[in-house]
Amino acid sequence: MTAERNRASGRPTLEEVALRAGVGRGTVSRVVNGSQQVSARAKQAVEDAIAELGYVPNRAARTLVTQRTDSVALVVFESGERFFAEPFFGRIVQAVSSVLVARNLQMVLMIAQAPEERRRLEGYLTRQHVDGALLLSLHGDDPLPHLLEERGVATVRVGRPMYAERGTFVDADNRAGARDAVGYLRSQGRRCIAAITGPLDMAAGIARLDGYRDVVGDGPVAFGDFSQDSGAAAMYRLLEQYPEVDGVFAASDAMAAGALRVLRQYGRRVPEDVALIGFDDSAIALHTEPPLTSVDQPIAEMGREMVRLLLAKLDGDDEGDAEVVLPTRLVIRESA
Amino acid sequence: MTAERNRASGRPTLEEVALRAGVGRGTVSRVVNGSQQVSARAKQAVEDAIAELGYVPNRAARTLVTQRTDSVALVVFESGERFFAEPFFGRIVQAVSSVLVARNLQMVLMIAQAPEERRRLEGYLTRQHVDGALLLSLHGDDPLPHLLEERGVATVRVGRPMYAERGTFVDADNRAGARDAVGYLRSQGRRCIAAITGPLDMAAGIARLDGYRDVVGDGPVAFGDFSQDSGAAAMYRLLEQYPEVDGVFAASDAMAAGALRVLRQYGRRVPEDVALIGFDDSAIALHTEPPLTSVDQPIAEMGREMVRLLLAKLDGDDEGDAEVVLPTRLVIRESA
DNA sequence: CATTGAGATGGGAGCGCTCCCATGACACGA
DNA sequence: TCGTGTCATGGGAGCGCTCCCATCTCAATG
Repeated sequence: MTAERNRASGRPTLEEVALRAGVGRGTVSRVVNGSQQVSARAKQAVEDAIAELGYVPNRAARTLVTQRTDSVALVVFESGERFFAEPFFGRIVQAVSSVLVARNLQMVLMIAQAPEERRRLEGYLTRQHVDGALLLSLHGDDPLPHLLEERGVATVRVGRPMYAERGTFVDADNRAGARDAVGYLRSQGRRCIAAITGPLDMAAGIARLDGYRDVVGDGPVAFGDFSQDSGAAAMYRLLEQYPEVDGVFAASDAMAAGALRVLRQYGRRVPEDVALIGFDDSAIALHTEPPLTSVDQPIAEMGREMVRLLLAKLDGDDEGDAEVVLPTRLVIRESA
Repeated sequence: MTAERNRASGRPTLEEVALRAGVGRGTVSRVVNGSQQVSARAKQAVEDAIAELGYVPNRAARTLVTQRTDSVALVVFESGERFFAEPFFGRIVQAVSSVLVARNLQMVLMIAQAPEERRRLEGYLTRQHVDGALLLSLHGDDPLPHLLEERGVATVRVGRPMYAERGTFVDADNRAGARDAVGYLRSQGRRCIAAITGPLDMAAGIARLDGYRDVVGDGPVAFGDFSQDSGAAAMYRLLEQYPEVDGVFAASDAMAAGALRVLRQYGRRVPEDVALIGFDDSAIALHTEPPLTSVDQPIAEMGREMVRLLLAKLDGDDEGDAEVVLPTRLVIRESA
């Protein structure tokens, strides 16, 4: 039965390649998938046929039988607005995406925070659609990673799980980074050093606050949520309560930028009157006036590590719950 | 490791639903796909069975037979850095993605500018992988839309094709928007109004310059590329050449923000000495000091329109080459 | 009561692929 | 010479779905 008539797509199939190469379907499949069990001659013939016909394997057919989708979700638990406003995400996405592309895996980007989006997302994240998921910006004690693992979807997250949960993760050493920054402020002779924190339902927010406390103990603290506006509001509160403040550690560059605006409004010079340090070493840090001293996270490397760990899980090289914590680096500019 | 490939997913199949509902496979398929040719009783039974079993259709199987992937590419011809830096893209992505999600279509985001990424992208964009593509930020006379249409991949772009090419597109009325902005500057009594243009290999860049020229004719112009830095550089050049400038129309908010920085450096007060208007009405416009007067593009609506046009094409409601041009709106704040 | 037609229904065929088993070819040692 | 083991190979089976056609049901008509 030569099924050569009703091919709507016009693309050549495995079968046609086999015919052309004068071998069987199995052999072509073996060549395409890089099996060793093929004679050099057959391999050559198949490769020629593939080149001549311009054959590309049909992904749907392959997925149907292997139950593998060759695609990976990148899930961000933030509003779309926030996702695009915070440089951290952009950099992670780029890093992850470039590794994924190189491995011929498709990246499905999902941004979801609202309850209804969240529900849709949970419905979508099955073996049916993705092999694994990279989880960004998890809040609190989110049960999703657990749920996914139970469903057979491999997960890797950014940030150490907050409670007793387990799970593979990649993180920057936020606590040490914060410690370095605050230590630097102190070494520059600052006496009253305040912190503007990130959200405390996130591991990164807590760790950066811990790092601050490691150095100055119970100093003045105002709470933010990583966003620029929250940084401005926090700075405002700090100035009201602690007018003597002469050093500020903000847990994100965006918040530092917000703080900077408020400081200027209040006539405080940076760094003369108040020294200011941000976190992330993002583009924002370069574009403020003055440019921000900031803690650099190795974001590209974090992205690469995440994918590496995920692929290891997918390949079944089960290392259990792997943890990778990468060092940060203080980048000194003019704001402190 | 157990190699229990078959039925690893554990998910119910069409066949099982049919069994449960006491009907045939065909009937279940009809219900799932919303066919009218089903009796109310059968429909009810099938729906119950689906609910009980938690059945979800297998996408790969469906794709295999229908040759439809139910996924749509959103392609951005910019560097990743630029993509995340410019608010326009974020807003479009959100709009497009929400419509797509509602229609149960998957969005594949592709950011590609480098030649090698470009090549990979061309290889990927086939009927094999996507049903259609939304094209953003096309430069010059890019042949890609043509190529894709030939391959049977439907396309809709943002921005009027630049040369004789045809193609379905959605656009804001950039020229009128620019005209309004510059007209407003003039109506405020500004005498020497300059323009900072976008890239002139893009339709939007040209149209905004045209709108400027409609009002002031052959006034002072400096060229940018929509980015903040290019705006700063352009402003710098303008001040050198035309120190008497008292109004500036920048073709993007990012460039306006850059210009603002330079104006401040040069001791020019905004808006007292120089009135400044941006374009996009993005978040940037709100966060500068003073907030920017800016031209609002109906981005969400553009996103929605793009998807609508694409779906119409996919459904074969061939309207030929549809064009949708949406009005802009001048949002007056403090910078002018 | 027979006939007709419209609509509902079941299920075979087949989408393109991978998995796996039976087969064949060949070399080597007894 | 005949096993015996090794390895390349072909092709059947089947993944879960849609398409389509043959069949069935039943009310309305002559």
